Amino acid sequence: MAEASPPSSPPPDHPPHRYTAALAGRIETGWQERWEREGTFYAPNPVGDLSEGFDKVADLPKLYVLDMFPYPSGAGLHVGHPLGYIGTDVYARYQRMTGHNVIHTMGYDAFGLPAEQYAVQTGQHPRATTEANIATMRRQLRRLGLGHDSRRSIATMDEGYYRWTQWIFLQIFHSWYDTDADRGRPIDDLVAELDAGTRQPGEGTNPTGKPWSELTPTERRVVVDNHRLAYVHEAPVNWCPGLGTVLSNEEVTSEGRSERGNFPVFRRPLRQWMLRITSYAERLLRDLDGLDWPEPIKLIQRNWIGRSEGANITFPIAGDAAGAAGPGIEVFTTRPDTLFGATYMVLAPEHPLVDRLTAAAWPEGIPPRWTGGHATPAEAVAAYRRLAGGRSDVERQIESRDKTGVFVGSYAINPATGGEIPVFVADYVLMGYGTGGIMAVPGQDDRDWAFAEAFDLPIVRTVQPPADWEGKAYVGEGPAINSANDSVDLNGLGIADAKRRIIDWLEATGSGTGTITYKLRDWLFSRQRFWGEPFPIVYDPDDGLPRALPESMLPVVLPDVDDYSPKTFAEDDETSEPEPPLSRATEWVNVTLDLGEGTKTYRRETNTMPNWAGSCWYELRYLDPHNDKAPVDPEIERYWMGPQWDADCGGVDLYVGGAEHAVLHLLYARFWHKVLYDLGHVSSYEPYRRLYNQGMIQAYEYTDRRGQYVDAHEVTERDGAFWHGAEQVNRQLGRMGKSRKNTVAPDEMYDSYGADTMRLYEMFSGPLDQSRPWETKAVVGVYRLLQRIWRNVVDEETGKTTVVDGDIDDDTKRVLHRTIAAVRDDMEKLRFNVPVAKITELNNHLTARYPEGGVPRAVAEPLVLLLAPLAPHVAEELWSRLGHPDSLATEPFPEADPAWLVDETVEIPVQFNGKVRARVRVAADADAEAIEAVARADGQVAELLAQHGTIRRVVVVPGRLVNFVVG
RNA sequence: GGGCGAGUGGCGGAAUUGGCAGACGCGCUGGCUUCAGGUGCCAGUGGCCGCAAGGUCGUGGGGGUUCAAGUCCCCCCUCGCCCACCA
Repeated sequence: MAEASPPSSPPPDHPPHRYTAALAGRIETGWQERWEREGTFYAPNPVGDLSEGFDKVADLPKLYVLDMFPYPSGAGLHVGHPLGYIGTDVYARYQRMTGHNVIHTMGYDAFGLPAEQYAVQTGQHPRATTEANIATMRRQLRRLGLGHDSRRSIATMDEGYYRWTQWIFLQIFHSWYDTDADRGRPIDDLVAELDAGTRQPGEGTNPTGKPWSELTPTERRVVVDNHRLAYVHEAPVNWCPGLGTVLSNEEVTSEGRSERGNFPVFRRPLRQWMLRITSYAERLLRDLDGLDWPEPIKLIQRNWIGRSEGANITFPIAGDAAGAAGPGIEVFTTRPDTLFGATYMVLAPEHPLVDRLTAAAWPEGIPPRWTGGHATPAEAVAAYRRLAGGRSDVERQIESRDKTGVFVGSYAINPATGGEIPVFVADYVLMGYGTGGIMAVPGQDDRDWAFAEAFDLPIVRTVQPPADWEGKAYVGEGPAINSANDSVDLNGLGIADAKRRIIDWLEATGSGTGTITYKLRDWLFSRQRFWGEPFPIVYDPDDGLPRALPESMLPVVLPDVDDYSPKTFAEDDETSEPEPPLSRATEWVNVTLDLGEGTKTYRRETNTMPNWAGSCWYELRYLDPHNDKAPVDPEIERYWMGPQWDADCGGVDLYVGGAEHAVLHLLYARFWHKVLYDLGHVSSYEPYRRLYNQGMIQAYEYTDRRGQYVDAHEVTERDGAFWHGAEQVNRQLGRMGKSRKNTVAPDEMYDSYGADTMRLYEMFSGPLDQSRPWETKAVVGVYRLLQRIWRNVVDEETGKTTVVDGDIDDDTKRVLHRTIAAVRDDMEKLRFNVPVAKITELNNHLTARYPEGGVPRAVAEPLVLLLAPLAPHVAEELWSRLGHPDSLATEPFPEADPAWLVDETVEIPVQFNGKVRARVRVAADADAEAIEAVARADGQVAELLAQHGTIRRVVVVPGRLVNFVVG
């Protein structure tokens, strides 16, 4: 019996030094270790613990490159996640090679609901699972070869980090907004001015109405608390019983459900922490102009802030109710010029004046429609409020065309006409905007028109509509009509002039003032969750008012608890009350302290901060991550983020992330930064000078007949159809995700091709700001490119370089310098797909020009350097094999010699009537006359000219083309 | 309903900003290498007519400006995102 041949792997059928995935893997891990060992990407600070080596870069311009940091999810990364990180790494590496001191690192947005929900299910501490997730992501990202300064990494859940998040909260708490100075100031300044009598309490901040000097200490505390930029407020909030927490407006969808979990959300009054972002509305809006951000994102923020100019106008109340309603009904309008056409008023159902204006009985002779069929106004109003309150936002949207409401039984007086106009309650007016009440001008407003038609209300046009305009409101431009009384006449004026004149009149007569209103609301800042930053706040047992803990007591560390969940309720249980998990940690909650008012047992705030808190300032902490005296040393902040030129807002030089953060994170972070600026902690007044939105990597997802997802890895393509086993399946493009069974892990790419290939593929597949589908089968294209570049530099048999010394021909020089110019240009513009193509062309040229190898060093070395930002590991390896002992990370990027960017002669098309009919070769710098002469001298052209006869015109664009207009 | 953005080969995408449409890559076809598959290498590849040279059509559709339009202007269609009774 013959001996069985031993199982053996077949001999490698490729040369020993071919650039394979295995070799790429060895090169990549080797260089990653070396970069880490040598601190290649350590960016020196001007001062402090990270300042070593600063003298070597002190003369270089600085550059701060920042990524939106990830939430460390348990699912790990898929190939779609790092698109932006690769882009910023390419850019940062390129800028380092063009002589910048580049800071670039990565942190983790570690607090958040998924870790908490996982903790609720498994009982594992969210810190443990989050740490494990961070470790996984670090490993996956490290394998990509990102040139980060690892010393600067932070996680928002680190005590050394959130200590400063709490510190910043205290800064906000200890501040108020001085509208005269138009900036935030320390609260102590306010107290001093109130004590000195140089300032009176702001409107609505002093419930007693007594002078400051006569207030008790507790009353004074209330007044001061009412000025703070962080304040506790009982107000209607978005209560989500299904999640057991309240949500900010931004976290509620237009369907009135939670963005996370899609549970119903109810408006109900609760005491919650609020941040006074509305004080900064004007500056948040104005400063957008100076930012280098995508216009659509700026527009979204502008719309979100929602500035409207107009007037607040007070309508006195007529008759019996006059005294009850104080000065009257104050409304906001953007069209004060239409005041003469205000024929009725509408209050939101929640408006506080509704009760006081609800008459005892219906006035005589009103249309039956106004009463809603009820015997008294009180009944009608109560019934309508029940109806309006019970309608979800979805229902309100669906029914938005049909205007509903009831008359409250009282009349107001139009200050311009002196006429009595009825007051209605209707839910098409929202309590949350303006004053919660409107003057209705059906002639100039579609909604008011619809309501007026439904309720038989008079319609007075105050702007002349076009000739055939009938049966609808006119909102366009036109001369004012029907708009005059004894003391003011708007007739004939355009809208803008009419507005100006009526506002002057309103202010002169004391009926109103020109005002500006914003859609932006104050930021609801507390959550009933465990896994977030605790507030550095306790409540006084005597007055129940909040007290800030002193800085020395920071951080306030999360206690250990048995149960991480907030109490949740049936998702439609509106009457439930929030019960945060921290409230059950009684030993932590009750704390005995001396805060300067004697030793007392205080009760801690049991809410935690929302997830956005940690991401509001992380760009500052990267700069000085170990500082235990301040969130960031001011000198270090000034170096990396300070203004660079006149009127520069400062901030990071490039911030890359997804467009989904257009309002939430990007608005909150700007707000915090401005507070820190006002208080003198930072020199920049915007955090992110330049913003860039990377696109998404999409993926094909496959569904079977029942609509179930099938594993994309198991789908095959035959004859233009897609098959999962024997079943034909449907293909569509969507986002990559575990639940869609279409994720591709970066590890698969590392194993099959290496990290450089993956980086190159992601950069090559399209412009960074564009979404594009992932196609694993297309990855091989850039893999081949790296193999071919490798082969042009290294002998696949020996592993030694084949590059030779000596000069290169002019043709190669021109290709090289053109490539350099193009690559530089596109790198600056963050367009990385074209550089890959240009490098391919250069390499293809070398392959054709030197088929037997022996590429001259004078072109091989620039080629390697051009490749370095995109595929850094293989570039480092080639650089090293070319005889350079040091990393190329700070090697000067090749520069294009303008002399080689122009050809001596160029071939240009000769067109007849715009169609190319011939080509001629002319000197590159030939003028129009010379080119035309050359063209006419060309045999083929001469023949065509003879055929066509008359030449009507000759257009010559030097260096481009000749166009004969004939016939 | 309003606002913003985008439509280029079978696919991802280029096009010096008004000047030769389709760079570069995937895929596909053919060839070389190989026992074979794969890898690697070479060549071809927008549609239509043609053996070819060449011709002709062609950047979502229609119209316009221009010597010249993927690019500028007007109308329409489709898709994506944002906002949505904001006074």
